[in-house]
Amino acid sequence: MVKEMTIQDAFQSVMATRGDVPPKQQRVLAASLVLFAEQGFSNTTTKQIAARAGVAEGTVYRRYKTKDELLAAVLAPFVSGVLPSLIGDFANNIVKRDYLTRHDLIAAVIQDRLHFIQENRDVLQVLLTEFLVRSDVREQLIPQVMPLLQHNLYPVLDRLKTNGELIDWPDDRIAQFMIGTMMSQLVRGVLADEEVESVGPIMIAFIEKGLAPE
Amino acid sequence: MVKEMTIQDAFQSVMATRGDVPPKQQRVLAASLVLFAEQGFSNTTTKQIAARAGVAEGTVYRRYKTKDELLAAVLAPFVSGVLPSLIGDFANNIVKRDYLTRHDLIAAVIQDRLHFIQENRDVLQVLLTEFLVRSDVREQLIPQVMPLLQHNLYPVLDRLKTNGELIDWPDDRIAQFMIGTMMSQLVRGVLADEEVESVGPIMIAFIEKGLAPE
Amino acid sequence: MVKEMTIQDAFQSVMATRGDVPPKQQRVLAASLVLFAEQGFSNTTTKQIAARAGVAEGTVYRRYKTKDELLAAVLAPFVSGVLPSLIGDFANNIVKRDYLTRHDLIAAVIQDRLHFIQENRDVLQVLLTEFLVRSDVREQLIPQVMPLLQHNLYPVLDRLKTNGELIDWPDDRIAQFMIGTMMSQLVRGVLADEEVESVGPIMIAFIEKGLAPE
Amino acid sequence: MVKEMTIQDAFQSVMATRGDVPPKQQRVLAASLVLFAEQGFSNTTTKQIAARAGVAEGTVYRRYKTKDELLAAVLAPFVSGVLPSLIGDFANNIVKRDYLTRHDLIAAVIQDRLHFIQENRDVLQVLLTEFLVRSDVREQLIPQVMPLLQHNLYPVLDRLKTNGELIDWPDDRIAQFMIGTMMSQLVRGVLADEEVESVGPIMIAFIEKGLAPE
DNA sequence: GATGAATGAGCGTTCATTCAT
DNA sequence: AATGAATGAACGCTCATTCAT
Repeated sequence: MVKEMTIQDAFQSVMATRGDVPPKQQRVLAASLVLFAEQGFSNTTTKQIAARAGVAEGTVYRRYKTKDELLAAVLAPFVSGVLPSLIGDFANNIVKRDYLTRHDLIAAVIQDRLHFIQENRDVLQVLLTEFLVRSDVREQLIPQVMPLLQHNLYPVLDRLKTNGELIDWPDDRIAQFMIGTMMSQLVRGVLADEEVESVGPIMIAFIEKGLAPE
Repeated sequence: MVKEMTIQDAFQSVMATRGDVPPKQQRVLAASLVLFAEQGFSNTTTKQIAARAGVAEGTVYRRYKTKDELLAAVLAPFVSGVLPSLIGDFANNIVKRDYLTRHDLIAAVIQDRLHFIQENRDVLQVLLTEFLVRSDVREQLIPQVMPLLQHNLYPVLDRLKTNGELIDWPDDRIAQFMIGTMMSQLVRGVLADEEVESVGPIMIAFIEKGLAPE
Repeated sequence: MVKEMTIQDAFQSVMATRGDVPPKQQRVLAASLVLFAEQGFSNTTTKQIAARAGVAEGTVYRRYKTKDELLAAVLAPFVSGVLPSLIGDFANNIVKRDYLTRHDLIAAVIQDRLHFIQENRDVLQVLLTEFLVRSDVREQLIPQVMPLLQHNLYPVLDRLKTNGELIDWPDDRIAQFMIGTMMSQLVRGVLADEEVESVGPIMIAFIEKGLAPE
Repeated sequence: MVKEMTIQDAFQSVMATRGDVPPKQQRVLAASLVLFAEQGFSNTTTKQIAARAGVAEGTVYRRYKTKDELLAAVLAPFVSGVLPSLIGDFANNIVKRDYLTRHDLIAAVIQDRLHFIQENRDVLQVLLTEFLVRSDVREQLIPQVMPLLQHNLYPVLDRLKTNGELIDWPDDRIAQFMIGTMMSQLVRGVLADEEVESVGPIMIAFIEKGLAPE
């Protein structure tokens, strides 16, 4: 059970990477994120963003030269900051354990990531939506995430398979089921907010059993 | 974008005027679907639709008074036609069986639905994307789909639970996991086309085991 | 004295090249030309053009995708149509004469061109102004005009120099003085309209004497 | 662009506050001049000016309240300082001579002015361009320059005409040809830099012969 | 005095929608 | 029914100008 969890830490360090973004620009980013999540990127106008952030429209463009850049600025810290540090952290804590059960893995993955999903529903929703619709987002995301999975998750899966702890399916399929099940929680969150605590154990049980060897 | 006419209104009028869709309008619908799936609804212009359909821009508006109505017309037959008949069919075939195993259920659901997903990837992708982004689509979809599940799927689940064939989780959670797992295949399809045949057995096994009683 | 003058003819043929430009687009072009001449390209808004042309702002963009393209559309027929056919015509009529005096040349050049300047003051003023300020206009104009001069005017000058009819200065310098003197009439026209008839003889005399051999 | 404050007003206030221009403002003026000449007034942003001058954007506005005033400040010293003193000088030196030949006049005018053109190409180019495009610049320039010509140049021309040294054309026409010929050198300079030394004698010869009596 | 972040009017441009043909 | 030129509201974005520091 990885309790040295670092979502907050990761986020902090990402924010630090951003340099000292002045407060108005922070408000622009925050407003963009909320509106993109609520209405989608294309349906959000820069006027709305400015109004929500309480700044003039020109201010939106001080740091970000285009609306597309604003989308990138909203997603980038997650894609290239939070996500990697999260997965890297996870790998460091999990991979090293000598005796790793399926339950250990699933629980670690799901538990952490559910909190992550809950706390970052907005970004993730924007990410999912634009991923489905914008090839540039796909091309930004895939080369970031795929290697992470391949280097951090797949070796662990392979070890578990060798140990008879995990069913012998292709790694990408196992990842698909894990991610898909968590994604379902994201979509469900669009309908109604839900405390993540109640879902965790059930979801862990579902995936753990689903991936047990025959 | 969303003006006075909500998608619901549009939906009504679409439903009212179906049946005798002339070929040019069919081409408009087909072009809209493809483009909406490729680029999203908001990023698609009526000019693109007209060009792809091989008609004049004005022709797009002969039957569908607004672009929103076009979206409704693309989704409507699916949401209120294909989906219900599918679930109804399923219910008729499954519910009546005296002895129903978990495998029977899952296999029936998944197998059919996977072909369904493959053949309707475009609509489903549009549906998923706009569902995440447009509240009017959500408000159109939910009251259509929820009762279907409640009346057709949930009783079956309850029967299986009673028979000890299924784990005793809330129906909506079980539905969430089933739908989520299938949805993962939809998202995966955005990355690369994949023959559905290869996934079916694995996915059935995953869900079947995941939902087995303790 | 080249009286088979073809300014009108040239313009007609250029207009024909334009295909059948619909009347509203003609009005847009005309309005653009007048406003560009009056206020300069940068100081003219598309709103002004639309208002002057009596069309909606969107109509300005039906044929010309950008304001820059509008400038090109206003200048292009002159630069690549009227000008060449004018110079070509001139060359055909002048070069062939066995015995050509300096006066014949200058009179032919100036007389025709003064009418040309008067009738096309707007375009020429735009051309001069933007030539001074926009490198893209320069790069469009120079490769069009320089070869014309080199192939049509310079040989004639050389023949006259050989015959002792013309002072032995470099061709480009002679062209500079001729063009500069005519240009002065263009600039003068900005201050006050003036009938060209009165200037012609004086200007011809000035240039003719100025270019006489020692 | 041109709001309530016309260039005239600006001009007045510029004139009133001259004398003690601090170095940063000098740099702003210099940067403005270069950029206006390179790209034209309208195509130059205050940001570019600030960057080129190495100052903050706000500093540009410390002394000059508007961009129009900056244009006025760039042109003012030239129009009301350099130009008059130049013509005045010339008049003082030329007019007093008892025996003045056409050559003396032309040579004096052209020789001096060619160096002047070369050294002030930037201002002159801005002046010419904006003269063609901005009526307020025209209205500023004309009442400054016309009297200068009328009081200093025209009497000399008249005296030469009386002496049979100069052709009997209207003074303004003679001035037009002289200025036009020099202007041609300015336009030529836009295409390629050229040492003025080589042009001088030829240009003097051209004008001198062109203006000789019959 | 100098700075540069902030402003917002207004620009060029797009595009859903209309309508004369 | 079908066309596509025309419309104009509204978009993303620019930039002259202001002002708190």
